[in-house]
Amino acid sequence: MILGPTGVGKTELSLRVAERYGCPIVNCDSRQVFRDIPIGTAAPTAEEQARVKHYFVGTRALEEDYNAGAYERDALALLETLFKQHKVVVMVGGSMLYADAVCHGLDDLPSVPASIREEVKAKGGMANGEGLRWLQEQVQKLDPVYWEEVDQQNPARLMHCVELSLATGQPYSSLRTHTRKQRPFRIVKVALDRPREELYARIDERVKQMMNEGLLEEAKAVYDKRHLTSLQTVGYRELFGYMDGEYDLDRAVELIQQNSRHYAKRQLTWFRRDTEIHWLNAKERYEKNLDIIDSLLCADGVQED
RNA sequence: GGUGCCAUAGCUCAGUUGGUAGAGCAAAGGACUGAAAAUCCUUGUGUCCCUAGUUCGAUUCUCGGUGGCACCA
Repeated sequence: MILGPTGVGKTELSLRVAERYGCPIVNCDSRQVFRDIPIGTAAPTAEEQARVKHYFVGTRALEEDYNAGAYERDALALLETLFKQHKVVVMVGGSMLYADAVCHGLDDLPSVPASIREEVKAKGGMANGEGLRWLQEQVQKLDPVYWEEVDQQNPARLMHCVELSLATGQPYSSLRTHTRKQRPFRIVKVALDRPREELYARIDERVKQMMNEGLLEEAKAVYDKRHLTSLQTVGYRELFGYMDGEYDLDRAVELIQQNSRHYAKRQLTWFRRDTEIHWLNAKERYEKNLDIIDSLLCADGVQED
């Protein structure tokens, strides 16, 4: 599994690793799975996909309600098939929760009926802090245990708890098992990093490139769908704001760069906490990092069969 | 050349009726089991442009300088 913040250089490393082992690449990016937004999500290009067989790139319609749970199921099913033919499979991406879903699994939660989802969204989304207050009251009432441990200011967290508690009739916290699922394969995690300044400079540069490649046109083409979850994505939201006349194009580009940097920072915070990760220097020669990965794969625990 | 206004945190600015200062943004750190490229939390000392003066004490008042802006010639 190759992890790392956006813009570090995961794609090229993943291609080289896959070429070395003659294996396919499974994408672990919550936005590259969607069709119609390849530029803004920096999805592997046609040339890159010609070098190595990729899975989960551009396979879902923007309208699909895709999430980490669905990804866990899809990825496990795919990996089961792939491991019949390959000893090693490369997974790359920066979506932290998706990666964790594959490595440790999420709890099996029921799906929430649309009626409940809409009601919670409507009441929880009320303006002037009213929505937040309602959510806080609901969680205190429906799941006092969770209330003590949640981030009480975070509407997204509270909303999820309320939805599930209402849907199941049980407190959300009682549905959580706090156990890690076992996987029928060994996982080796590496993450790429490079000096912060350099990372940010690369991000800024990549955003400019995306604009040159036609990001604005891509965003215009999906403008009508801007309220979909799949388009709550850096690069598109900012351009939608520009199209709505909130600011000019230069400002939109600045915002995309800034929000990409924020995103990279959040990714690093998450990855730093993961003690299973072996950190690689993105400035190193590919050969060196490939050798490190090779030794990690061959380390004790690999069965020659 | 003259007159007026401005000069405070990386940026935009607020403020101190004279007791060395604070917001937003940026930045940094963190949380996070189905929206996760999402969502949320924490963190604000800087020659208050420079020199001299008044004063117990000046970033705050006064003189001069420098830079910027505006208007007049």
